[in-house]
Amino acid sequence: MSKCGRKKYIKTNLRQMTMETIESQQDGSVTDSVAESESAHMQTQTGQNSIPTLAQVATIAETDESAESEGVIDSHKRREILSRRPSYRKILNELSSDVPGVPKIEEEKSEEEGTPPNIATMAVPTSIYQTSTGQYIAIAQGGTIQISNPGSDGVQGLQALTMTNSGAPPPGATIVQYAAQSADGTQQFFVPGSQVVVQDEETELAPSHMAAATGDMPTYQIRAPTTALPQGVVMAASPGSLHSPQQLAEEATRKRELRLMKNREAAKECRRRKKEYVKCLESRVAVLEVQNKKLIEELETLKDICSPKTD
DNA sequence: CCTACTAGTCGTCATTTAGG
DNA sequence: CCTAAATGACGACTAGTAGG
Repeated sequence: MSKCGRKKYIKTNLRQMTMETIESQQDGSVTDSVAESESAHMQTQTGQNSIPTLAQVATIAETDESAESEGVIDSHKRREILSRRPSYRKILNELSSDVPGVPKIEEEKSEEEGTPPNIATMAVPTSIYQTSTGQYIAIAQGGTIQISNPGSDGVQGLQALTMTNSGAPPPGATIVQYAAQSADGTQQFFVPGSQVVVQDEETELAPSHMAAATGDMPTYQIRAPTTALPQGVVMAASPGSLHSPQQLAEEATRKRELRLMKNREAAKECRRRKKEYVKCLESRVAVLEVQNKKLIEELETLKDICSPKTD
């Protein structure tokens, strides 16, 4: 197994181990499982002496009982071994419903559900950008893009635009065509009026430390569109209007680009949730450790009180 | 300075899950 | 049942670090 593969394998174990720990905690065996979780976590983080999961233990016992047999298992077999758990969000939310004090991973739709569609009150934008022409672009959660003209005071009077990938647009909504990446590697949004909103390369391509220095805020410009449409964007091309194999190929490419972009974003979001989940588990371990320590001390105190002195 | 190693991040593919 | 979203797994890449 490659180094990389081994690392990922260990990471996968972490989740299974923590879940087993939680399940055993919920059975009532708090003391040992917390300690095991702690040690398992520490060992996992250092990347040494990783503890196999129950399923893996069974498989290892079947194949060859040595620890080195872990390296023999190929990736395909591992996929069969590793049974899928429910999503992090689901696990955490179930946890939080059982245990007070465990924060829930918030659903992305929480704000949208609160406000009916086509309502006068605007969604709270998560990011506001000012273009070189003085226009304001607000990107709200849920993919809504809002553009205000200069002169309109601040975010007031923003025109809500609906991105084409965020479900069926409400009646009368303005459609914004957007592309994941143009040929020069920038993000582009096509807005009415033959203009293109382009994410700056400086922020797009800047290393993470530079992005952090600028507050992690990407900048956008409104430009006139380049001569040709960027790769992966077909403006208002319905499937029925495609004739030539080349058009079909372009359509397939566009769909693929879109799918990859969505999956890319989904992967980012998933990793973010996973981090949150792990943090939550770690804080829970800390709390339970303190609790456990207190209980042990209390037990010792009670023992001292109850047991008569023999001398 | 170079090299090897580790840890972290990202994009992609394959698969599972959830919802219509 | 179908499709989009979620997620596990993997490889590639980079940054930091220790040792020679």
